[in-house]
Amino acid sequence: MRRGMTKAQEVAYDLREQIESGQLAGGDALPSESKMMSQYGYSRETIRAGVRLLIDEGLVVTGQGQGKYVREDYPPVVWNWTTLESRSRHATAVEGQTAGDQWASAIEENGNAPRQEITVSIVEPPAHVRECLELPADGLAVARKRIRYIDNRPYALADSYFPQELVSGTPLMEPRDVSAPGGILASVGLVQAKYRDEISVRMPTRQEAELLALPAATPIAEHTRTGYDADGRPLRCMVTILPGDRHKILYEVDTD
Amino acid sequence: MRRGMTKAQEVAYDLREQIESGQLAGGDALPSESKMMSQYGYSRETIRAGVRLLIDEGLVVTGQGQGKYVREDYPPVVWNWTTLESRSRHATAVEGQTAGDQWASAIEENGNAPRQEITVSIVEPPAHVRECLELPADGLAVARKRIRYIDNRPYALADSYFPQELVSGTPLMEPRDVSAPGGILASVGLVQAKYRDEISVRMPTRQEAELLALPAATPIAEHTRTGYDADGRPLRCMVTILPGDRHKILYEVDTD
DNA sequence: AAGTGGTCTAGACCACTAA
DNA sequence: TAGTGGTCTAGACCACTTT
Repeated sequence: MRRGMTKAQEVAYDLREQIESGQLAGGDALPSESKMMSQYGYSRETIRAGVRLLIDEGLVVTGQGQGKYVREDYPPVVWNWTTLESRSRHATAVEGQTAGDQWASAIEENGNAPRQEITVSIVEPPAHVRECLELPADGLAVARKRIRYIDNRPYALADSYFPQELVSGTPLMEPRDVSAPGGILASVGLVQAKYRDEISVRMPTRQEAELLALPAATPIAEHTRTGYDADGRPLRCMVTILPGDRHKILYEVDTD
Repeated sequence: MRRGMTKAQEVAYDLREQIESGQLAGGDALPSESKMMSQYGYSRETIRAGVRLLIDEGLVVTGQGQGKYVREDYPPVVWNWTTLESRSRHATAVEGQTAGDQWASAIEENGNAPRQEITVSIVEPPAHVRECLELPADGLAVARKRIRYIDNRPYALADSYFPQELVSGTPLMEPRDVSAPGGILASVGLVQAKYRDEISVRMPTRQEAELLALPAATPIAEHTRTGYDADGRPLRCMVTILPGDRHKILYEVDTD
């Protein structure tokens, strides 16, 4: 046994080496537990503890039915938050079809099939959103909650919140994609002059993991964009949950 | 036993409820394993498996010496990437003391004690950095690797890479803080006209976890900023590893 | 039917820390 | 010294999938 390592750590160390060296490539099956038990002469739970270390590092996923596999991620979707806001201002209108919103059309341009499940409701927003929108303690918000799929795989949760008085009675209250030149806010006569993005990184909640079908040890970025009008009044707050294994966030900025 | 739950999940469910309801607050100790064994009548490994589910969710940390505790995070350091680049242009010079770099002075303004360990070396950069700097396959880079501490707790890893020919023989090659109006690039006569930020989210490598003293289930953001001159030539690539439990990333953008 | 992993038990020994 | 958790074992039973 290696110096200063438990037996489980030794198993993890050996497997990690094989993975990092490419000897075990992404998608390959790990040796079975019984194989490793006889190879090392360790008990089953010890072998399992070793493999669990790699699962917690995100290097190994456990196939539903049987077998454990070296984790293999699809190339991440690049999410350009800089151009997302401005792209629609320059876009030519799409004729003869429902173009969907900015996200959906960006995905379509890439040759993939976007889909969103949208539910609209009037809610007491979560504390963080309430702060962003500068709502009073009893202020209500219109929430548009979406689950975004690409090629029928879940990719992100995107919940938009609007101060109720700004949007009641507008198309924003309908649970459908909203496509409009200038973006969803422009469609109800609001102009966004500034935005503020906040990104934090954490493990998903149980619910988020379930909705997004996340493998073990998949962290998420919580991206909150608050949009303001020219007077600095908050118009919208969008909270997006981006799984780390399928997203890359991009900003492009010209230094003035 | 609850329907559709294993015993371990039941234990996790109960504890999670107590944590989310505030009945168990941040920093509180969980009941001991033996207490829960007699409370539930389950074996020790089963109880431990239940608690492990919460550890993997990032809700529970296992105290160094003994005891398990509800996770309690310090308020995150807000990292404003928009102003970090421009702040130094407007900053008044600090007289009579070594001001450190932009990061250090931002932390000091907040009343905390920054510290960095810097090592400078000439390296073959990692593939991702090579791409960002548009270096040929055998191109070398000057690497400034820093470990950043606040009040003697590690906060981030920040590795900057410069194309070798741009900086050889400049103060950038010395392993010291570089403080200059206009930023570190200006100090060697380079002007950054544009930058491009890439953020991805993942679990830390073993090494990162060790350098940053990360608790279990602490994901990180890998932030890569590439700076370009007015002709679009890459000047610098900075890779920052930001632990999710102590950072929040901020961007503030005026829609043009 | 054979092989996989998932769950669970009842022990054991150890290192550490607090009283 | 008593109590904590960390590691490890040798079983067992189960659900699932592949052949």
